[in-house]
Amino acid sequence: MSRRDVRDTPRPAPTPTTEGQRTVADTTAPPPSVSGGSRRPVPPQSRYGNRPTMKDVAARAGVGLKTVSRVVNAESGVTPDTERRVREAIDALGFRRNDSARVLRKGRTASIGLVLEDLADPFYGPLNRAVEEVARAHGALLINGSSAEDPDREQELVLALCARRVDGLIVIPAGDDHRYLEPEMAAGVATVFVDRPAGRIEADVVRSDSFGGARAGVAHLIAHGHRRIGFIGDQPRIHTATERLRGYHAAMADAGLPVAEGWVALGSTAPERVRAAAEAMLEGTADEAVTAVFTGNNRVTVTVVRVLAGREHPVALVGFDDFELADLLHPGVTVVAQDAATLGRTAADLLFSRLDGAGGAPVQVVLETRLVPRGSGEIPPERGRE
Amino acid sequence: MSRRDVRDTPRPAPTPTTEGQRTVADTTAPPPSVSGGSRRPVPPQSRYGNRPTMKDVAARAGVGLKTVSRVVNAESGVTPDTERRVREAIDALGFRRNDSARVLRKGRTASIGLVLEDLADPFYGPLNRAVEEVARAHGALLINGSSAEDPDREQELVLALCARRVDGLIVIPAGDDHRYLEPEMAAGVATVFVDRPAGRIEADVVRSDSFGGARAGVAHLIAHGHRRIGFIGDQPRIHTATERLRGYHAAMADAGLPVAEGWVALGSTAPERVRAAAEAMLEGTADEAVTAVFTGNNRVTVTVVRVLAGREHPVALVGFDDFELADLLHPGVTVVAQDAATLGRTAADLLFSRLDGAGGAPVQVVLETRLVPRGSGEIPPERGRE
DNA sequence: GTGAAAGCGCTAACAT
DNA sequence: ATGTTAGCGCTTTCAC
Repeated sequence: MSRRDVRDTPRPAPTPTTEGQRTVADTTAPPPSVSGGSRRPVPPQSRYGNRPTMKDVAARAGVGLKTVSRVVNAESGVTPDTERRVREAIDALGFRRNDSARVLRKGRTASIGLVLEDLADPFYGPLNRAVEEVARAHGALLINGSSAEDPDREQELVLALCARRVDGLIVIPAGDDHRYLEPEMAAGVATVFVDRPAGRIEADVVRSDSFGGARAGVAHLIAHGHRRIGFIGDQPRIHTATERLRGYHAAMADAGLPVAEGWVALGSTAPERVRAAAEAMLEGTADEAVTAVFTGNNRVTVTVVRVLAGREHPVALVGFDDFELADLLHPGVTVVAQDAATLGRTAADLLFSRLDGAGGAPVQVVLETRLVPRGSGEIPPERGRE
Repeated sequence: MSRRDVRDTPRPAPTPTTEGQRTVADTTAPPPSVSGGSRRPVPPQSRYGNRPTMKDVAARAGVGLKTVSRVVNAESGVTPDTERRVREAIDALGFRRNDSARVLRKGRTASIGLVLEDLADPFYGPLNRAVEEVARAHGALLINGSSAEDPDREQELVLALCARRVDGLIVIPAGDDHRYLEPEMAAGVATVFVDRPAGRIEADVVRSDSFGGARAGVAHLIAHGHRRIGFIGDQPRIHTATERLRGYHAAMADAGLPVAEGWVALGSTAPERVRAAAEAMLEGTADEAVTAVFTGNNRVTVTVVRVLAGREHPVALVGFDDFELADLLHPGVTVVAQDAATLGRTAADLLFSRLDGAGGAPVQVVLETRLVPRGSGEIPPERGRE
């Protein structure tokens, strides 16, 4: 009954409901007979579930190993007739080239690694996708991982990718010290950092203009009459968080506005923390409470939207990062949009240009942001509380 | 000036704005001296940017190759003292084990492939993440790719993953014929299909109860007084689309309600098509126009929300799939929620149980959906148009 | 046009 | 406790 094993642990399915359990005719179709024409008495049960190798194909086709290699790699110098015989053997045996061996020999893996913060974060979806498109265009596979914003985990992942000898690496850094990458980069692993600069090493970076974007967003609120504006952002060890805070301060200073102590909250983007921070700066005496909030990223923005939805008095809001459906909320959420797909595409293009031999000093590409007014950022301060 | 190459193509950065171009002190730090104590006159410029190998480490530490291997793999049987010397050599040389070679030898790559439809689709984010978590727990890396809902591209990707000898495969099928996977599966590539069953082969499947979920969602609309309900879903070759349509028909039949011709629209989820379909079924004479819509997935739902937002008369809506901020819209969007993270986790658990040797016939796990009322699904039909 | 031999960097199996 | 040998499946080199 059972396929490869005799252990009578039935364990048909993990925890959840098991429906049909459709008792199958029989999956035990005999493996695509590696036996065939190969005269060897069956090798000592090789790994890979004993798949046929080029040697097997060669034996079956009655040609040399190298000829098979030529056919598989579409190299020239093979008679149509020989090629046909080889192809027949390949099909009959169900041969598929083992790229692991190829990689070992060639030294390039045709794969790149992408380390981001959270695969589930919608902000990274388009970035991930854009990187994949470029990789695909270059015939490379994409190995993916999340750092969960944990520097140790980032390092662990990056080094695992290096051990796999990925050709290149795109990293959204969680940590602020990337010297551990120096030997790898010196050994030829092209590396491009995205969204935030690398820490303590010189490396290519592609990022958005966090400072300028935040400054423009806060200026937008000021232009709409606000004088007391709060800032809620991510943890200060994250570069973009402090850059955006700098932008906030610059805009306030530009307008000659003071910044009260309770108006700035940097920290975890956990909903509870953000909620508490927002509520704190919205309360207080009339000349202490903010009339507008600038949020440092999409997760924070969404939480603040929820907080504001529960309040009587309208509060203006501009958020860094765009997000789906921002336009359908009431009011629509005004944002400083950055283009995640372009971020990813640019980084990947840069990476492959390095892999193709482009030299030169590390480069920093900064993408402009775009202010998208949708309503929430154009709410004036409440009468009597300006 | 330039690092590895003399080609004077400056090509510092791709298209976008290049800010700082911070002219770097000098990245040309001499590579971490692969030279060192190794007496060999420098090997013939090996690949991998001539990284040190175990052999180099062994030479430097004055021990045998196998001893280095033992240290690197934390095997027993090495004197603390020898170990120290080996570790010193490793650090000095910046050695990192080449997993490509390891893989070739061991036969297992400790990596799995995940093929989904679109890395950028927020629905797959949590699924992707859940799979990654499980992979990580098993010490495996995740190779990712999008099929773009194109069967050929799916096959191309899957076979590329097989050539890399991933240990296992999680596939959200785009095509409806997976016989091309038979030789791979017979050769030992564990494969679990998610979201939709495999076509024309027997294989493990983890999916949500599309039929039951849709039936419950439509019944919910009927319970709120609707008799003319539209269905807008994905292309009929996608299994979930037809299953959900089946659920729609079942609910209507359960209530003894007829289904008019213009009420069902299956096809691309491109916004224009969905918009047109929605508008068509909302127009028409009073006893032809629908008073409620059931949407077959999150992309369709979002588009229909946009359509409805522009209309005077309220129309009830229930959508398959939950999405972020559905609760913050006006009205909140009632959905049939499926748990993407559990889908991914279950599939990955199943995959690794297969890899750990769990035999038995292919299994089908079906996860229950959950109706989440939020307002849009509880709108009664307009007076006089029931 | 074709093939034999060497070897990529590692681990398994067997010495010592 | 440590080292030596063979070979994973492929590509490279060079000979025929």
